[in-house]
Amino acid sequence: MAGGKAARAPREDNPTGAARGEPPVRLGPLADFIGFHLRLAQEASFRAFAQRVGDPKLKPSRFAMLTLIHENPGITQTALSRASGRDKSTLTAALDDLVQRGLVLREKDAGDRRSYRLHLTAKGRRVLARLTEKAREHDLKLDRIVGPDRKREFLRLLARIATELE
Amino acid sequence: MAGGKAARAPREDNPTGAARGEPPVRLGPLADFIGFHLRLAQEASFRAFAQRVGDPKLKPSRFAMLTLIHENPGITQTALSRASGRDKSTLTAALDDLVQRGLVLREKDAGDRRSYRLHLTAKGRRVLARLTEKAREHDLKLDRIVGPDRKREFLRLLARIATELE
DNA sequence: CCGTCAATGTTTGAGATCCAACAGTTGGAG
DNA sequence: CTCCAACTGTTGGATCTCAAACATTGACGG
Repeated sequence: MAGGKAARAPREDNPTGAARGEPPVRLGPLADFIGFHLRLAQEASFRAFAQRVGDPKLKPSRFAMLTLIHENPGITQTALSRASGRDKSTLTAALDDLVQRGLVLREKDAGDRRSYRLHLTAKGRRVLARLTEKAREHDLKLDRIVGPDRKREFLRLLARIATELE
Repeated sequence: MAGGKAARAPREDNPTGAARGEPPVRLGPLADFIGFHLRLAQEASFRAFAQRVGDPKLKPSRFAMLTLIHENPGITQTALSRASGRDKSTLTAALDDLVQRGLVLREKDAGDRRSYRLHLTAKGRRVLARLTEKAREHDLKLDRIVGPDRKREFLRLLARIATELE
């Protein structure tokens, strides 16, 4: 078949395959389902962020964790779990890694010996600053797509979906 | 599950912890990042869908696969991979499962013996019909949150994010 | 024809994620 | 005070996902 576009990006989000010399794929009801597009958009965003940052160990999830710890010094793992939307058991391994790399401090709470209190180290703050810079660039790109005037509305809708969907 | 703790919902997406009797969590820059909210919204949608369907083997990903096969009979795994946004190696296992359960037929392409042609079985069509019904109910809930007048615009933005973010 | 390069689907390895079960800790009801 | 239910973080099992390496097959130039 038309062998034209050989050297292409390793990853394409082109569901219909249109403008690729291939017969377009029909989405059917999927085309109107918010959930389907939500997933594609989220994954595209995830990939773009990861690619911009470079370090394969610092994915959006880690960035969110570092930010939340920075903004809420002494937060417990359970609270961090709720805020970041990850199960607490997922955080155990992720925090092990962040502590191991010297970005996060896990200290026993003297008052409640069940919980840990989380803090950033100096190095953690430096890494976070760099990540935040990258994240800002990344989000700027998203802003351009959404349009600065529509951004607030867009964010509000996403937040409502996350909150009211149970 | 019904007999145990009757108080709290099993899953809460309440990042700030506000109105829960807990000190609210500060999101910092995260509050304005589209990617963060995209992820929370997507995961809430995913969970709500899975819960509505019941069958733990029929997640949104499977639903998308069945729909795409139904809408494009004879589609190859690679094309399905692109359309559904999953790696082809991910589809191998998923299709093994769907074939095993008698929902999908994988037949060798006589013309190109590298590829398979995918079709739904009668049972596959029945299951898909049921799933589509559930998905419609689910999406109706999303529609109510987004607002019917804003839906088109919202879908367009999500699609553009998925397409233009590389 | 034949050799090379591209495409298809599979296998393998790594990582993220969830849930259920668990042990240690806390706090409140008797 | 004692006991039990709730909470904290961890462990183990399962699933989903991607990327890279692979064998098979196809397409095409020489």
